[in-house]
Amino acid sequence: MKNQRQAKILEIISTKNVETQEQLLAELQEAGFRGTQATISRDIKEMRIVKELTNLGTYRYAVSGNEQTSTFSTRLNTIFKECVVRVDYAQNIIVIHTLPGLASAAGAAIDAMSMRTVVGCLSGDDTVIVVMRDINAAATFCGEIKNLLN
Amino acid sequence: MKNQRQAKILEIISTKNVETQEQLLAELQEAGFRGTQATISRDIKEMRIVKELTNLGTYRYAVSGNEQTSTFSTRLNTIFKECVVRVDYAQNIIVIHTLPGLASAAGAAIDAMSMRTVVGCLSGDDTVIVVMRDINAAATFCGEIKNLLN
DNA sequence: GGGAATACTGAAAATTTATGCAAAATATTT
DNA sequence: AAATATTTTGCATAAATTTTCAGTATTCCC
Repeated sequence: MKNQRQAKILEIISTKNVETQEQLLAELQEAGFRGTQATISRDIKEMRIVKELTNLGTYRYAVSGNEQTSTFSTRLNTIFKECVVRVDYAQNIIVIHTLPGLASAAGAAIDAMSMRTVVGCLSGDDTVIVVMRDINAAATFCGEIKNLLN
Repeated sequence: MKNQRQAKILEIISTKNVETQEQLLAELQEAGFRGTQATISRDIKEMRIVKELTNLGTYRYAVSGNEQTSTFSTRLNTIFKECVVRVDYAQNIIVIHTLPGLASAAGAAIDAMSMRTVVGCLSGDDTVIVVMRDINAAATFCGEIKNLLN
């Protein structure tokens, strides 16, 4: 439950501008999770999410961009594992299948890894398309992901 | 005064583990500055400093490592304000009119904001089309842009 | 210099976030 | 399965942060 919730949190904050924990809570409840602000505060701490200032002068929660803290933290790692169902690749494209609704979470986790070989990724509902720099990189990364999963 | 204080803040948080604004205030006063916690809150916001989790499980203030918070994008932000002429939206599409030839600049600035609710944007000569995730996001972001322009 | 606009600040209120503690849920061991 | 340990959570509240409002200082422009 906790992992799913945190995966959802990842998805929410990477697709919406969330200014407060109460707001995040509301979104979570909308998605069918239950919980309280206290739990979210703990999740945020555990996931190393930070509250940053946008260029519009508003605050928003975001995955930490600091090298020190974003080295694909074990937590993101766990979440990633939880929601990925299957991985494969062709040419320089990796396709990741996830549990329904959690593709964005997986995508956010991949972004947070900030791999140099990843050109970018696009998340749908249960599928993430990852564009790699070349075929080699795709093979390698796909292997690493599979490795991670078992 | 403000600049000096903020410079000192930078120095302090990069040499000590500061967990709260009160603590930072104490350090500042030690260094001969005067002020209140409210002022520090404003400084922190302005400087885009974030509160992150250390590996020890404690919190600490740190300079943001996120790309969209760099001074470069702050500059883009300024440019953005200067080249936008008019903003409006319909459904989930925002249309931004700019001074002739400056649409790409505005588009780049929007990209640099990396707003979660922005799916993508396309710039012509004096017009930018911004595709938002949904109607609500369009209304909100459009309002925020107008707000920014004053 | 004088007046208007702008930026800065403190005090207090309002909001937001973190946490101690006990209970509930989950996992582990026997 | 029962007993025990561990993790997770809610509640209440403490702690921390943001913001409003009002006042002061500063800058700008004539």
